[in-house]
Amino acid sequence: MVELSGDGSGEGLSPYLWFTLYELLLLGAVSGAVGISTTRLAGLLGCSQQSASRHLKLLEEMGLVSRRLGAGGSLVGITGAGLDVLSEVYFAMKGWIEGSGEGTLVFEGIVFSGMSQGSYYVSQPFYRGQLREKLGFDPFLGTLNLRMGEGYLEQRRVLEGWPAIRIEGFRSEDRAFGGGRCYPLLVNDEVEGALVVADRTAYDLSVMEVIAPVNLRERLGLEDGDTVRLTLQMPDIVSPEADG
Amino acid sequence: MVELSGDGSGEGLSPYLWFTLYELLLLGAVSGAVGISTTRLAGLLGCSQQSASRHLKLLEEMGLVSRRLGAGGSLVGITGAGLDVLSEVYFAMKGWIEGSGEGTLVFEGIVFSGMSQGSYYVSQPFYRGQLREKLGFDPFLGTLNLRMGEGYLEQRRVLEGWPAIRIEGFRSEDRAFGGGRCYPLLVNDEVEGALVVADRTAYDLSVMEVIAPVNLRERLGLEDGDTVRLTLQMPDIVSPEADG
DNA sequence: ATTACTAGCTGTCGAGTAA
DNA sequence: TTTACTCGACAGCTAGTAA
Repeated sequence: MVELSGDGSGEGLSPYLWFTLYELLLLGAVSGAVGISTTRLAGLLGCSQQSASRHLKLLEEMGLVSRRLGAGGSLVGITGAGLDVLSEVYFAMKGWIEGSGEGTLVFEGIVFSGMSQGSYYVSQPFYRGQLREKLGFDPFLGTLNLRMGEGYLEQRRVLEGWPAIRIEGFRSEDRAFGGGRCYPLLVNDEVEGALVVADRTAYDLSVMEVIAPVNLRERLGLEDGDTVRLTLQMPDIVSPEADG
Repeated sequence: MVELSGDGSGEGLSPYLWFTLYELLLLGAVSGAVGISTTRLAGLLGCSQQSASRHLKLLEEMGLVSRRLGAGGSLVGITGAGLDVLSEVYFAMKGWIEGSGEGTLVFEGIVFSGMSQGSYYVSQPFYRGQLREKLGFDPFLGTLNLRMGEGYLEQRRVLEGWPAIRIEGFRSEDRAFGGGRCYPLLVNDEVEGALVVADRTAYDLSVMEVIAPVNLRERLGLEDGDTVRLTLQMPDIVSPEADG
């Protein structure tokens, strides 16, 4: 069984059926129904006509495809539920495949309006000085808040294993400011910035905060709800033994 | 069998095994080997420990994963060949899933330097005037050439079914200039432009030419080899019968 | 030409168990 | 604790064939 995490919409869908659904996707059965005979589908799947027929029947019963049988073939379209089943696999793979270059991680998140405390912290001179010195840019006074998808936690765990740029905390007259760490990155493959992770953060793990030398919302024309891609490259660790 | 088109690198890989490989991907077995016991893997796959063990063994024999057996679990890593098998499915789905909003198509292509004849054609006053009038912008005198991936032909076929903006040909003193059609689009979700398809093109189908009101290479900081995303939205067809 | 049923075969699964 | 073997059970496959 293909265990689809969470809602169980695809509960009990066998791998065989998933691949038949996948083949229908490649035939373009999402942009409206596509005319396909069981014989041709069987050819594409590398199985018998009978199996293709059975698969379609089962997928229809599960509500993952809709069919209109007619002479000379049937019209097959993937339903919303069917697309969900395929999307789930696609998006789960996304971060890993896109970032599969050596030592690269790719995250995608949705822009949202945070509590706007980012600017308060970034503008603290002690933080700001450290950021400028250690990141090589003077941060724009505000952070871009991203809400991350579900399947990113394993990736996040990999990131935790990477060397980070340490930002020290400090104590003002009134209160204590905690430390944190930064990971330099590229926003939408275009603008340099850094992921900021406070040691003690107000947000949960499903949120990422990004700083950059520019106002990212303006520079990239971002609105709440837009998707943003973060590309992180693991820094080369120059071991002391290694010969240059 | 999961029929993987082309090179046959994953020839004969059964759907069951593909999903086991997929589960390993989600565990992060691409960023170095991951420690996992067959019991835990079985839990994630929803199958027995024996099956998980058998799957790993088979995947290893096929060269799709590498293992280092040890006490208290084994270290499993996906090989390059294994990642290819997963990537193939991922990239095949990409265009369809990303563009699965009603009437949306998404293409991704690689920037390359064309024969630079685009500017010659676009600068022809008769073409240029039509483009300005029908597209609503004055095109930059040059085209962005994209080399498309393998699995995009079905999508391209869907696009052929969409209404296009017709560009008429003409005849100068010296020679004849053929007609073509345009499809408005968004480049990298950011800059408006249009796909230009000549009725008789010098390139094969695996190439797309994009025009825009600005120099796309400059505006988006593109170099040869960069990936560019084209988002096309099917125009609403206002049928004469329909009531507004 | 289609789709899909029945019958029999094959391959996959998982409990038991060994190492 | 691991991994992985044997083997009975059965899900999924294909050939033949009907509609």
